[in-house]
Amino acid sequence: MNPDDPRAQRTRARLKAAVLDLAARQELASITVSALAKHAEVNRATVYLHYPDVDALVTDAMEDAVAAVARAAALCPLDAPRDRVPGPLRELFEHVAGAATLYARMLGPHGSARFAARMRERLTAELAGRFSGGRRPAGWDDVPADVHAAYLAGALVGVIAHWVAAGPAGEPGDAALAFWRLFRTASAPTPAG
Amino acid sequence: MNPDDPRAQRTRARLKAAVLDLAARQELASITVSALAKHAEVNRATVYLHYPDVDALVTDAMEDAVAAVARAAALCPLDAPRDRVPGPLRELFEHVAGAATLYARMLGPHGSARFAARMRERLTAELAGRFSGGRRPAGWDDVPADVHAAYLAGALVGVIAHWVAAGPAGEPGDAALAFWRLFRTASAPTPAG
DNA sequence: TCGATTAGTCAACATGTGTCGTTTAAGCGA
DNA sequence: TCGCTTAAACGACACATGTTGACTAATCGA
Repeated sequence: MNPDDPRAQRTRARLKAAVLDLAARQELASITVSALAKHAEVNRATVYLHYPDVDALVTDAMEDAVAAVARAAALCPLDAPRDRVPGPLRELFEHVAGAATLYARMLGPHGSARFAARMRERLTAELAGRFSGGRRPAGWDDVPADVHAAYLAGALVGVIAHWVAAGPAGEPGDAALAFWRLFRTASAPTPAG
Repeated sequence: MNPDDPRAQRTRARLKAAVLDLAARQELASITVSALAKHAEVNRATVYLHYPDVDALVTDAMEDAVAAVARAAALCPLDAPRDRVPGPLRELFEHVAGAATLYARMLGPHGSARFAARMRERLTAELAGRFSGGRRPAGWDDVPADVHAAYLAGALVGVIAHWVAAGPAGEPGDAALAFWRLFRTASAPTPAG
């Protein structure tokens, strides 16, 4: 299969549009390949020429969203003051709010492990790159950069999942601020013991 | 269905043992209800009397593990010094190392969204309880307790997923120490700008 | 422009899924 | 102990899955 063939590109575009359309209305697990093919006006066998299953398709369809989240993480000035949310982080939460239902479905209990793993993976890679290439805010040099990246990627996914699972309740700016404060808060020094 | 009926208890125990046995050897997605029923020496229709799908079954089978992780989080002294890993946290990573393959499968791209969500949910609830009931280390009072809990739950799941995906490479104690340092590190105060 | 290539269609297949009605037998209460 | 309740077995059903081989038609290269 040549992915550059215009016929293949058209088909993939139709499949992605169809699966996002269906995912906006129903649970992921209830999206059958048959219904998907019908909705995309594509033969059922053709779906398997491009994706092994619905999970892979929906994850690919969300790739733009994942890239947007990763880019926001890449653009955040890590040393911005604690009470001033960086623009990219705010935009990230606004983006999530704009597709809250979709994110809730993807990250919820009936969601896609593939999507969640992809999201964490992209974020981890992005942050690990920043941490090893550039430099981290002081105080973390004794922790491997990739573990630090995985920690933050998980934290961000965790907060997003928690936030969209509840509605999302509250303004995107508030959620972004809470996340930023957690990232930027100085723990109270503790006497060694 | 009476869950206390000894016949039902026996059947569920056999199903859980069977699914864990299969999950140790093959990818989750390739575990069919038919093969599972055969391996558990139970009729296929009987599976559906207890669980809607394999995902729900495997998540239930992992409930003890989830409880162990949540308990460890509940027992960690949050003010322990930065370079001294609390015992429960160290035991948590040792527990994960002991079932690394299983955790890797459950939290990986072909894993169970249900399990990951359950793990985060239990951890979030546990931590939120501590944060609202007791008190957090100073400096986080302006962040909602549940968001803080979701942040840490996600971070822990992220680090575990990253760690087991790679082998796990290194000693459990090292991973626990890295996580603890990330949780306990004081960010360098930044001049407001 | 024309021929070769190949994405997509279509029908068919073995297998798995989820559900149902019936039968068997284990467990429970009186 | 005996009879009622019900978990589990069993066979059957319509439907979804993943794959195959033959055919059609869009695309590409010369």
